[in-house]
Amino acid sequence: MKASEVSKLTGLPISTLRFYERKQVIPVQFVSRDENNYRVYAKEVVGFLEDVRTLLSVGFTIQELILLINESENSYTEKKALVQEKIQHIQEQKAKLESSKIFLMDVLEGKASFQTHCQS
Amino acid sequence: MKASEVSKLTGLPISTLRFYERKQVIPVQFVSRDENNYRVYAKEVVGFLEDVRTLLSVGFTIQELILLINESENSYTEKKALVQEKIQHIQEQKAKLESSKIFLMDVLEGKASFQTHCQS
DNA sequence: ACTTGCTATGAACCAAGGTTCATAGTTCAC
DNA sequence: GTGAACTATGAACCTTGGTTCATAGCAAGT
Repeated sequence: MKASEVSKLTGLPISTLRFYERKQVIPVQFVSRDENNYRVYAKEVVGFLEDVRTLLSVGFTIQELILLINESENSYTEKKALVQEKIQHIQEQKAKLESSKIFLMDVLEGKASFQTHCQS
Repeated sequence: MKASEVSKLTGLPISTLRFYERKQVIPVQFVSRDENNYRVYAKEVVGFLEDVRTLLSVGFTIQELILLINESENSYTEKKALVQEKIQHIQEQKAKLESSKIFLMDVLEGKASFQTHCQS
């Protein structure tokens, strides 16, 4: 697959694909080069990039992703700890989202703190 | 309450309190000035800032918060729509987090896509 | 009264996550 | 075989969400 196809399938601009590659978010085995130096992407990169997108959108940083993605960087034990920590983080985020939802619903009902203040 | 107290109670640096005020994230009725031009915060600002923190941490932007917070900016109907849209967004984020969690667990088990690729 | 600490301000600075630009080689359709 | 479209590169640029700096006015204990 060439860049434009990956871009179409993932919805990510080509510039972002290159940016991620530069940042080493995309594992090297997913990108090689053809005889014209054009990038050739493995088909698996699409699903991978969807995961990257999700994780970034829920508050993970690129640096955190790299730690999870890079094989050599950490030992299995370290990585396991990291992933568990992240899963923990996700649980916390979910709890926060739940309370945010309640907060927003209160806003809607005119019950939230900054609303009550106005009614005085 | 003075700035330092709000800072202690919320964990936000004073610089951030001023930044939020400048950005109009903090409703004007929560901050006034004393005879020395020192800021005087209403006690409700603490809970409010905790909500702000939560919403920012789960992917809301300051601009989005302002739209929700500012009374005059939108009509009730518009605001209601906005809040419902945001609640919808939260549901999507929760779903994403759930799938991210599964993804991370797969990583842990050695089943995730970029792992399977390595084993070949 | 004097030192230490809190407050104020605007402007400069910073890191993250991308995007745009200038330039140049490739290739596909016609 | 020529133009429109795709690819490559490094460097510059941009936005968001803050933080730091230089300077100065209050304050509170001793």
